[in-house]
Amino acid sequence: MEYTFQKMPRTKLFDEQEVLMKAVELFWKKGFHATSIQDLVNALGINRASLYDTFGGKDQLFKRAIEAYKNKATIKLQSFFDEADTIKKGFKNLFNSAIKEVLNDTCRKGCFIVNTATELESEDSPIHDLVSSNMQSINQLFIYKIKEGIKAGEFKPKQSAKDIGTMLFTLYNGLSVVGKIDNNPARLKTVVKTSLSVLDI
Amino acid sequence: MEYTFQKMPRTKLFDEQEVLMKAVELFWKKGFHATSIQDLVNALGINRASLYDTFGGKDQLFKRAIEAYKNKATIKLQSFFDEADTIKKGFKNLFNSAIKEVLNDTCRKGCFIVNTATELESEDSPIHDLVSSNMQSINQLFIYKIKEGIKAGEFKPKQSAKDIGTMLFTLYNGLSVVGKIDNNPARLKTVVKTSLSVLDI
DNA sequence: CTAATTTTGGAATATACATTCCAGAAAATG
DNA sequence: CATTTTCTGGAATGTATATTCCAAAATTAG
Repeated sequence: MEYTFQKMPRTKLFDEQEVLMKAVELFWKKGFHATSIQDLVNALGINRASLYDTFGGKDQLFKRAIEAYKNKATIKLQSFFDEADTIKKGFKNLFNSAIKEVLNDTCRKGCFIVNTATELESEDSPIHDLVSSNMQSINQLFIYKIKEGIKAGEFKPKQSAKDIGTMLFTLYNGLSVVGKIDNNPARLKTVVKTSLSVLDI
Repeated sequence: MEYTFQKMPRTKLFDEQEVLMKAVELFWKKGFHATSIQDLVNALGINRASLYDTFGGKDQLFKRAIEAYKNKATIKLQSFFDEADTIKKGFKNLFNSAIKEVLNDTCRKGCFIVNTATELESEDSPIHDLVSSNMQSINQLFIYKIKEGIKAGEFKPKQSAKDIGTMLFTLYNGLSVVGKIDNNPARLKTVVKTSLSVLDI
């Protein structure tokens, strides 16, 4: 509100972003169809009316939840490479963090994007573009990082950067699925080790 | 019916297995929560009452659908190795078939087990054991085949058969996810090629 | 044909669901 | 305190849902 013609109203009591992250958690844990508005009302800590006023409805709230998750995940993803002194270590940290996350979490949520892709994805789905573009950009990031590593002379793989990057991306998605079932941390960690061995000269 | 004390009744008009496979298709395409009894009645071609009489209800029908899929998939999986003269070719055929299936299918169903794992899997889920045991046995099959290949002198990987097998299994799951979004057959095929390169001496 | 049993269509039931709406309480400004 | 607006709880609405039930039609053996 820029102008105040009249007396000022009551201000919003809840932090929209904070509430949105609670929605992310719930949708992530239960999926779209299994999450009811009542579930959301209970979990978000705001009133049903506020939910509709602020977010519009279940579909729109879900879309915003996906976007919020995507933004948070992208920043985190980048940080693994920024904090590592080599590309390979960056991938290692990224993958190990993904494993740690999926294993430490008691409800085994996996990856929100992967869950959404398998639950809702189809050509005519309203969230197709959202999920698709998200996955494409992560894939591109993987490829870009491999290229960086090759340029820096860190590794000289037999396959192209595109092929290696896409393979690691596919594996990254596989980890989210396997991690939901397999609670053996050691096994998942060796998967990462084995995969990254393709980078060794 | 072994004995007939009285006049024989009307016999079942539909093939239970045939109807079950239709249920597999629908659950596979839409997932558990998004499939309603009405959807099933429409798709299976049998009456609502017959559905309940024969299969018990939605939950039990879903379990039987998973089992039916699992049996069919396991047989198919084995056949790829039986029909190939080397283990590596067996994996190649298996992976390429998975890609072909996911790409040829207009509705992009992916893998029924993977979809179920991401939609319903949690410790307390009634289908946990069903999904979990299914994935473990496929993982074990992968490991066993790698061992066979090593014994036959087909390849001498630096990592253990267990590690390689589990990595390929993880990748296999990843393909089901990526295939739902990515409609570039060439890209998926190079993923397979790149992955199997870890088997090269 | 008659008896036995399944299938069928649809009614009936009860529950869950998404969404809208309203009146009163709460908060903040003037 | 008065006004404005948001929040709250819950009622209200209409639709979708899973499941049960029944009576009539269909089928098959004797």
